[in-house]
Amino acid sequence: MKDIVPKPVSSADDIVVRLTEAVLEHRVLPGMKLSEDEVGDIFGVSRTVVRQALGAMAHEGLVSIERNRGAFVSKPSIKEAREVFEARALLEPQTARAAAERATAADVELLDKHIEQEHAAIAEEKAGQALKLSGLFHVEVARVADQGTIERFVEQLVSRSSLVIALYWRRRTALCESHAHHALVDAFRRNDPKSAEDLMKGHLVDLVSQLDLREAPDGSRSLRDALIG
Amino acid sequence: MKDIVPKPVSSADDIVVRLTEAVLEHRVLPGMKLSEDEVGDIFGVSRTVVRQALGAMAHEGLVSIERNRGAFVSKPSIKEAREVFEARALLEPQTARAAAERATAADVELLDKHIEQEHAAIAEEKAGQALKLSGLFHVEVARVADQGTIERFVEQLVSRSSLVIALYWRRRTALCESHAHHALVDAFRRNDPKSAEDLMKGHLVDLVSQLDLREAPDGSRSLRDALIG
DNA sequence: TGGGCAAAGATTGTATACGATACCCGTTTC
DNA sequence: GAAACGGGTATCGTATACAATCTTTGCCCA
Repeated sequence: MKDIVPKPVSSADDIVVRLTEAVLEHRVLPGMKLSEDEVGDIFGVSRTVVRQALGAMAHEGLVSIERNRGAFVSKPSIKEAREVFEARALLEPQTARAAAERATAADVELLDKHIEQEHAAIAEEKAGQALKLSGLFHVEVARVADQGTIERFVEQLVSRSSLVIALYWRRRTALCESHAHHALVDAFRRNDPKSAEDLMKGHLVDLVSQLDLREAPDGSRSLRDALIG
Repeated sequence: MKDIVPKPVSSADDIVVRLTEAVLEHRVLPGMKLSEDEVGDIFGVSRTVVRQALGAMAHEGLVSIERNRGAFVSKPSIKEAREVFEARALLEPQTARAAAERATAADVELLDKHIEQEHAAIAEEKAGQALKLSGLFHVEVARVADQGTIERFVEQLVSRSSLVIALYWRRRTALCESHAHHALVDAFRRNDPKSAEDLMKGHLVDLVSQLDLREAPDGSRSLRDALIG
């Protein structure tokens, strides 16, 4: 098991990871065009591999590919935004329950460190990174629950949630205070499944309540999109 | 086996659909190699588009791509098999409930027709097609619930369930009797959410109970796989 | 006789080339 | 003057070519 490193150039997965990070940190925003040539130049690879990466991200719902027009960072509609959080509401509370049942001391310690990082990011005013870490916390919960399939679903939903937040977040100032995450980890520490489930359910409700998913007065939004887009 | 169909063009999505159908109908079985050249010859396209298709199916979990070795139809482990049905247990009952709340007469009629097709396939001894339709029914339920995001998840889970069934089904003779589906549609017809949720939950439990997900005596299975594979 | 090694063959990974389509913008016409 | 038309440019879709890696098979040696 050698060849640990000297990857001369980035591979498709590498590009997916780096582009996804950029989206999660709101460094690239919904609607932005991802030109194949441009991305290829940036990462030093040919369009072939860029296409693979963009195709993969399209399957994750992070980018939309329009035939003969190119790839764009997805702009979830209000309906899609609701669907994302409804799916999360189905998956995550039960997953948190399972995580609370299985969580070991090592798991809890890792989650504690994760929350620490979140705090650090907030303290450093790195809003983007804080947001990314905040989402990743939910993925970590699924990992603790030892549910790989659900973990990938949550990963996808969290990523798309980041897009939703970019589009529909109410107040830019208030960051997702990680108090809820702390309470969840405490439930894990006590191996308290019921609390974990309830806490996660409430946390998700809180998240949605901070979004503005009211239907725009029909045409207002679509007109604006058309003019801006 | 040369170009059966002189299809002038065939896009990646087309290949995905046709390959996925083949998997769902158990015409291609887990572990089968999907050579890029071979698939390309069959569908009359170059490897470029075949690669896109295989990549997409890899994201769905239907094929596994091993670097420099190629693409194979996935062979879900027992753990993965359990995870798939645990995910379904989280998503589908609530989705059936939502479907029962929203189902219109047109929806019910469509589902009735779908079940009719299932019966026809069974009557014609087309086991593969029956299995495919049986899985598709669950996707239709998500569609009725008007939950696009969950629908895609269910689609993925149903596809992977087909792989699981191919590997771990107990008795080859007994097909998933669509009685359960009929009862579900009846609940939809009555707009009875509670029943729909319970019926779906029970249906999924029944499905799992017909699988043999007992851990093989560690090595027995892997050895057999090695010998057969 | 069995195991290790090496060269040949096959298959995948990536890059590049060419054709097709959409967009931009200047011109024309009503 | 505004809208419609058409050519030029840029970008995407697909095919092909070449390089890298793995697998196989035959040979050699212990």
